[in-house]
Amino acid sequence: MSTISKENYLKTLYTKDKIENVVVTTSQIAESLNVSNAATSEMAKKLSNQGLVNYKKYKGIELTNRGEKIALNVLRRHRLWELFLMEVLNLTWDEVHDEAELLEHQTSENLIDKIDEYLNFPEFDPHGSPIPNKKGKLPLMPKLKPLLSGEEGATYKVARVSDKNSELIKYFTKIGLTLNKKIKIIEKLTFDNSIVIELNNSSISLSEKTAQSVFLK
Amino acid sequence: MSTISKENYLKTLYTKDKIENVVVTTSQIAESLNVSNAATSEMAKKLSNQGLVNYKKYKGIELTNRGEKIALNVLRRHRLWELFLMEVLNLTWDEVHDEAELLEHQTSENLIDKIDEYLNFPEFDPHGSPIPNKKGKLPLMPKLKPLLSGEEGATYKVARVSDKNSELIKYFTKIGLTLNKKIKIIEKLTFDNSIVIELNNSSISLSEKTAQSVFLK
DNA sequence: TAATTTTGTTAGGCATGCTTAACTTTAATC
DNA sequence: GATTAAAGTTAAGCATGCCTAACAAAATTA
Ligand SMILES: [Mn+2]
Ligand SMILES: [Mn+2]
Ligand SMILES: [Mn+2]
Ligand SMILES: [Mn+2]
Repeated sequence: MSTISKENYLKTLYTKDKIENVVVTTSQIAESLNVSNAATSEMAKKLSNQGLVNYKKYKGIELTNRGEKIALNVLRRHRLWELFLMEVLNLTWDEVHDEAELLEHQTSENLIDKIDEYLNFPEFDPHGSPIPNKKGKLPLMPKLKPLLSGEEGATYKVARVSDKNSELIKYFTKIGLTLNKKIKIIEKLTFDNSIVIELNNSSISLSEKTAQSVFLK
Repeated sequence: MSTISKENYLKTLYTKDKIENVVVTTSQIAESLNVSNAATSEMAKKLSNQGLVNYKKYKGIELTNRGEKIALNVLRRHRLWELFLMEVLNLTWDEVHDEAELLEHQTSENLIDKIDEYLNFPEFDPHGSPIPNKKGKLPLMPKLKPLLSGEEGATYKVARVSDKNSELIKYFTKIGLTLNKKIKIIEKLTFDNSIVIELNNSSISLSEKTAQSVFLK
């Protein structure tokens, strides 16, 4: 059986495993989900017994095809909800993630398909993340450039921001850093890896931590 | 803490306690929720410790003011979701209850207020049940007549149907028995308490069990 | 009123998902 | 390569919410 907890583990695993392309350790998952390493080790065993992950003690976890399918399905529900809540119900950019984090586990296939249809089968959520379609396929998307690896003097468009921290999203909204906004990289400071960008004709400095959440095209 | 399970108990308690005006026993709740009597007795103790119900062993349970407030809030979320899913997302009359049964527990005050606003602060859900407003107040509503207590020869309007059984709702849809539909009571059969009604110019017989789910004005 | 049936409660157990503390394996450092 | 530090796992225990079986109270019937 897939439970709320299992869905959250699988989804987290997917974003590490398939997006960041790293071998995922139990403690990385633990940190993402704010649970103990012990909880994650236990869950790794359970998911492994159900054939949803491959897990070798001390050697990391990776999704099986079956596990990936579930993860993509949870992501689909999450991202469609986010977009729906913003577009239809006027929730704000920083509010939708936390709501979707719950709704994603209580949404039937029938319901999510209706939402998908209502939104006319969108390909990206409000933070720029791709939405898997009904079959679990992701839209084609150009490889994005992390803000921190952008070049001084160059101009880019904001293509995706991490949605994990609502305070951060609120801050982005406040300074006008939203999706598709043009930004120019003024200066990269090597001593603290912070970065100065031009945005709406004014310059603003972002810490390394903050800048990590922004991706460009 | 209010959990999903507790919300379901309180909501069930409310509909028995305040709607049917009976002293509610643990086994009635157990039956409604499809759990054992034992589970309900335990839960009664927990809810009592939290001041959400008054519970005397062997003497039944009733909601306190605090418990009633929570129950009304769950009902509000449930009924607004039902209406929203029908009106906006084109789910059918028989689908919305089961979806709402889950969504009602994962919906922030902020989100439900947006839904309320989107629907323009409706007073009744798709099955004719009243929707508590943000303050927990129910709309004024005329006292409804159970179909089984209607008079032979008289004509009524369907004002509410129970939404608990989706198969039943599907059947109602099929025979054209929907909200606000006019029906005439042709005959009440005393040997099995079934009832024959006229609906869309044809007559149809409803068993006692089925007729219990229909209320008139 | 006493016996019996029905209703409701308690006891003991189990599954899930978490915790902290103790332990083991792996990686880093000398 | 041995020692130490870091990362990861296991053990023991707790909370929630459910179950069945045994028991107790209340209602029914004789
Ligand atoms: Mn999100
Ligand atoms: Mn979630
Ligand atoms: Mn309902
Ligand atoms: Mn529910």
